Amino acid sequence: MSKGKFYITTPIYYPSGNPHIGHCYTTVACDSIARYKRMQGYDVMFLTGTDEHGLKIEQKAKEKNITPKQYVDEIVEIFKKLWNYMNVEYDRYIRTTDDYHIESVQKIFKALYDKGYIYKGEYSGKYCTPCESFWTESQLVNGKCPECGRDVIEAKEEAYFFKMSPFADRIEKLLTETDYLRPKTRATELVNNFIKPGLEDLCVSRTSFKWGIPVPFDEKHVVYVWVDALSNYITALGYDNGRFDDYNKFWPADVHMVAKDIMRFHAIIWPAILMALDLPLPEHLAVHGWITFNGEKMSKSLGNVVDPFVLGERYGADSIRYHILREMALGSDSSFSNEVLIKRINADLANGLGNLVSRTVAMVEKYFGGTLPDDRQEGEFDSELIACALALRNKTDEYIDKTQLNNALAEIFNVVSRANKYIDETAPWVLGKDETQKARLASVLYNLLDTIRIVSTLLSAFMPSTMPKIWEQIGASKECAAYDNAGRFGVLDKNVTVKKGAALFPRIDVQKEIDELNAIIAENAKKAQQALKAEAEKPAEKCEGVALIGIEDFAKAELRTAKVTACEPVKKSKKLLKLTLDDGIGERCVASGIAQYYKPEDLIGHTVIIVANLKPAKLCGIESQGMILAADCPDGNVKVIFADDIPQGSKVR
RNA sequence: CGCGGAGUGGAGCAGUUUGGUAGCUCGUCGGGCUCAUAACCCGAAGGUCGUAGGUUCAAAUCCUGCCUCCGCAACCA
Repeated sequence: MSKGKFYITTPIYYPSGNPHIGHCYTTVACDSIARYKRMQGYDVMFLTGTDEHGLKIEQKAKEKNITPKQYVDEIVEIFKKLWNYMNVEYDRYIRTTDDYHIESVQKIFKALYDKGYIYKGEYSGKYCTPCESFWTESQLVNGKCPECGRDVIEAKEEAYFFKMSPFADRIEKLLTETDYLRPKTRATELVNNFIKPGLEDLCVSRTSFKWGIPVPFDEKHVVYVWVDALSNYITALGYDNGRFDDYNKFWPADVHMVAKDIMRFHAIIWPAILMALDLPLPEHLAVHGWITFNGEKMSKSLGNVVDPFVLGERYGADSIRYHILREMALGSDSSFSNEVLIKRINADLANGLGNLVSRTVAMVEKYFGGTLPDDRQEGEFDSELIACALALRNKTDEYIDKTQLNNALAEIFNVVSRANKYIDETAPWVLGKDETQKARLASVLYNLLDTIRIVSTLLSAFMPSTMPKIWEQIGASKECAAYDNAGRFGVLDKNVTVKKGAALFPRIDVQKEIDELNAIIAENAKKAQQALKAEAEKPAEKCEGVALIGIEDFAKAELRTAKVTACEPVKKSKKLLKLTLDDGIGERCVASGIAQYYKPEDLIGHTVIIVANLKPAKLCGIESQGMILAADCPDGNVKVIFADDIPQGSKVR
């Protein structure tokens, strides 16, 4: 009976906050594919989980005064609750804090070390002492720590590195010559950005935080995210641990599905680790875009994060699943808005499918008292409808195998439309008035019921809770609604009995719902603003306690006023403005990351305060000699401090 | 010149590989129908396919230049 195995994974999510609709996107898609494959008779393993280590979790827990484990335990519960709510049927849930995973990761790390792919080196970067964190140049905000806003220093720490370069050629081939990456259009981008310039060795351990898996032969270090998180795909199958025993059965994975932001890790780093371990590579990496909200990126600070629980409560989990899956095209972003969501539910689910079931069942009851008679008479239009329904399963199969769920759904709903049209063509209400046409009428209604059977069977992978309701209404037994029967016509009993039920997808009042949802969003945005404000006030207190400086430290900074004589945007950058300043002594150039807040003409002629003795730095090819003072406002705005009535060159202290 | 992608009726998208009738969903307007959740079906209007040139009997499609937007490099599903 089994057609073989099928292994599909979501990423393991980082539980630094509650799950939102974006998490649903990946998970629901994987769930639908997993369900479809199970229905087809594959032995399916569907894995999801959470990536629970790292600095950020450690810090969040500290803020709440609980242990990191307590912190993630709470959030993991919410994730699981959401998957349950969305009818996500995963086979296994991995937490990187699980014992068996930790055991495996330590063995993997050791194995890579023994093979010579991991070596001890030095990691250097910008370090914020109070936060005990390293930051990359790009993470810095105005050259300062993005967490607390304090200065960072050039620092080094001992770290283990993973050699990437031996795998560059194989990875390039994997990306450009195989069907691994979907969509493939991104392969060029990856190759040009990362492989051609030379793959840099990857830092795979940290000493700057403790919340992680200890490096087995060097307890000072914890394993950094790459080896820890990515290897979940094999440790969850029991690779190098005794907890599970199906690695040989399921590996390599058939599909890893990820959002575009973590594509690089799965397209380059993960294959490299597998190559180093001499393991087979996964078949496909399906990359999807983000859900944007009204065209904007969803963001907690904007308060436009869509809470899946709220939507599910209003419209039902299946409707949300449908909308997400129908909109999702591999690779590109899909815009989410309340309006599009509601219109889609109305058009496809209420008007299309729901109404088709409703009118068909109603007619069987009205004209035959709920049970179809024996006599049949074929007629015009039948063959076209039947051909259409019969062709559907193969089309859907193909799209599922290409991980193009949106197209699969489009095909299915074409058949729904075709069936609605068939009702118009055959006009059963006319047949119903003519006693001599009873046999014809029975054929028409039967064809409709059996078409609905095929459609709902295939849809049951996507909308698992509603389809059984349809089967109940059209009198389809569980056996009738099996996948094998979706490729046949005439499966329902000849004398099938239907049973009208409640509307499957009640039609939604568009205006009313949008108004209500907008009210919720506005409320959230307000809360987000307040939270942001509170957040902005916090570090100020912290600084008092932690990092008092003496007057002599302050005196090291030479602040002076300077007049902006010229200003222009920096071509290659979105953020930078190049200012030419007269500081009373001479002219200097300063680059400042305020392009999003100020236009050049807003600054020319004004006097600003500069840190005059700041070490010059090169930004986007410009030598910046100093920096200008600006305030980060709680509302996220940035305001330059003007000192227009002070003569240029004045010292500030 | 850091790398890549995209510009197609009002909105969102397909079509470009392999040149040959511009297509889909939603919206708008008109008609039909009355089985159905004011749902369904049919029809119409609406496009110089970003722009300027080139190749060709023929260009949304191939080539070149330019304009605009977006992404990556460089946080977050």
